[in-house]
Amino acid sequence: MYHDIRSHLTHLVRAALERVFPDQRDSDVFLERPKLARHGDFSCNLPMRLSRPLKRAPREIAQLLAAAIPESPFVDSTEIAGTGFINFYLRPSARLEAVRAALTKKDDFGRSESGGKKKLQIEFVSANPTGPLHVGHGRGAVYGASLANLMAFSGWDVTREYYVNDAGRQMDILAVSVWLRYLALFNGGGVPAFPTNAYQGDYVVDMARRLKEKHGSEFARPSSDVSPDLPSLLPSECDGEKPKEAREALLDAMIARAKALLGDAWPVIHHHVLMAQLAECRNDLEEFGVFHDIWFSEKALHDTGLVARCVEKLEIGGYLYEKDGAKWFRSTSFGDEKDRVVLRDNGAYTYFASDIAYHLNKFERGFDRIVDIWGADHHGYIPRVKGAVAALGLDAKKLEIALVQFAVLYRDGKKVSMSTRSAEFISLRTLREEVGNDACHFFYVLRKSDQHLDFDLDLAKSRTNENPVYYIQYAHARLCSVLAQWGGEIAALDFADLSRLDNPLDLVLASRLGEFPEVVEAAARDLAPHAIAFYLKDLAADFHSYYNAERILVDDQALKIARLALATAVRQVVRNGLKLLGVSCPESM
RNA sequence: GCGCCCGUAGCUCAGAUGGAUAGAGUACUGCCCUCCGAAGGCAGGGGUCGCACGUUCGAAUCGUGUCGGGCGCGCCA
Repeated sequence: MYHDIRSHLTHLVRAALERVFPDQRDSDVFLERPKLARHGDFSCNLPMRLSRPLKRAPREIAQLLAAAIPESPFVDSTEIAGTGFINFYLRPSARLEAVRAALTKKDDFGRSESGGKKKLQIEFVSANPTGPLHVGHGRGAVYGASLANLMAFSGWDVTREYYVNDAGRQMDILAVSVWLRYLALFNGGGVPAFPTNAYQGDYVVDMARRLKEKHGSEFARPSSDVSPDLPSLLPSECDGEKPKEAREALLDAMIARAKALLGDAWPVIHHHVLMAQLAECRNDLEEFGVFHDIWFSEKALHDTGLVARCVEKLEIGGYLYEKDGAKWFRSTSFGDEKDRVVLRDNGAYTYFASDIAYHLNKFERGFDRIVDIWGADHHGYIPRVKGAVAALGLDAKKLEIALVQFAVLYRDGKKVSMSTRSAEFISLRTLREEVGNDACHFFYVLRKSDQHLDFDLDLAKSRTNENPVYYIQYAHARLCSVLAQWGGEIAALDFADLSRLDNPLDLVLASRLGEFPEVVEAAARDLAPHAIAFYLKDLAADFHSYYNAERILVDDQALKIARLALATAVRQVVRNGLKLLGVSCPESM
């Protein structure tokens, strides 16, 4: 396989280096794959790097090194080129190794043990369960899911986790929103005003209906009791002073009023709403092909007292101080721009406090590596979380934060605004139904995660368009079609004489297959599943090109079997790659 | 104002540890189905890698500055 050949060549160069320039034996020897075919299969720039310390011309060094490189059964020839590269040309048999490997390893071709079965946790999506997942969450979901597949394929023992923010004010706002919609379902006594900053979507009304179906009028209260002494919630009344703060205060007053009026019934509504949203969310993700092993409750962190213990631990460590009646974490000691409150003056822990506890819990569960996938708008949060982790005496290097930039929707060439609280947003479900899961996955993963994503709805929605996912799936369908027409047993291809694959296009395709393990390895190293998508595009292009230039089902039996073996190997790699991305491989389309 | 991310072809984007003539897709132009699937292939035009300095044998890549865009700077979650 190519990976092995690379280390083999590295070894050869190193041997030559020791022989010719023993003083430089500690230099890094790096072999890269040239972008241009005429520069060989592998290229080494060591001569140029040695030019300075040796005070000799690169080409001269290259001559000496190249002459000292031992013979190899894999190398056809070497050459000195450009300003001092040593280029290696492999024998066809070496390039065809990948075809054999793909045929024998099948689903495991590309799999590696570089993760060493160490425990890796990937936390992703973790959206507040306060409404349908939208297009922005979709990107995090696909990134997390494909990254998890990629890391598992690279030998990590992966746990996929969703952190449920079930303890905060947002859930209260949703609960009160549902309750108000619920009240509106009862005709008597008029309807209380519905705050503009409560959750507006139709799903809130749906939950209210289900609440009524299940509990009847149990939670009904006279409208006159709900908001008589609260100032009007119409925004026009608030203009003039500070509308936003005033409206938020009114919402809080509304929540307090609801809790007072409902008493023990409030937690029932709260729980009903949470469960409904969580089920909705899980269902939504599973239909999308995105799964989590663990749904971790923020509330549980409070209930088990871990948040309190965590704050205590920081206090004992001397990382906290009191100011204005609140307890502050000295995050500036860890590079943050300001200190952060963990315990408010009203006695409530901040979200930050439970997040610290959550990370402590992650470490206590014994993960060797933890990857948090966050929306890029949370980047300012990194120093304080890493700081808290360090303050707790944990190894902050085990924690990595992968930021996912926003997806911006475009329709008719114009931006579509997105806000969870506004009724006007595109849900992930809507997008999936219109675009299809496959195109959706592929579109999301076709960009580097830390790059802004322009999601063109019109483009993604049109099914017969130039969407690249079809390009790759089409290659797969073509391969299936050819193999079906042949009709033989795939196992028979194990005896194919691959040396018959001797024209340049055969070898280009074989070389491409050989890259796959390296691409997987690099993608895992960089936490970059998009690299798989780009590779698959290249592979599909090579195949389509091959298909147009060469016939697979030829009369020459031995050649036909060899080409079918190549085709099967290509199909295998397409499958392995698309599987990592969560995209299906239709046999016809 | 401070911090993080980004600026590569008309458009959308790839380009680890600095390497050879900077690549795809799309759009545009012209070709290729009596032939395994034309959702395909082949060929062509299209670039000062935002700009300026610097580091060096060599810079899209590293450093400084600058211009432009996105995001973040709560005792919210």
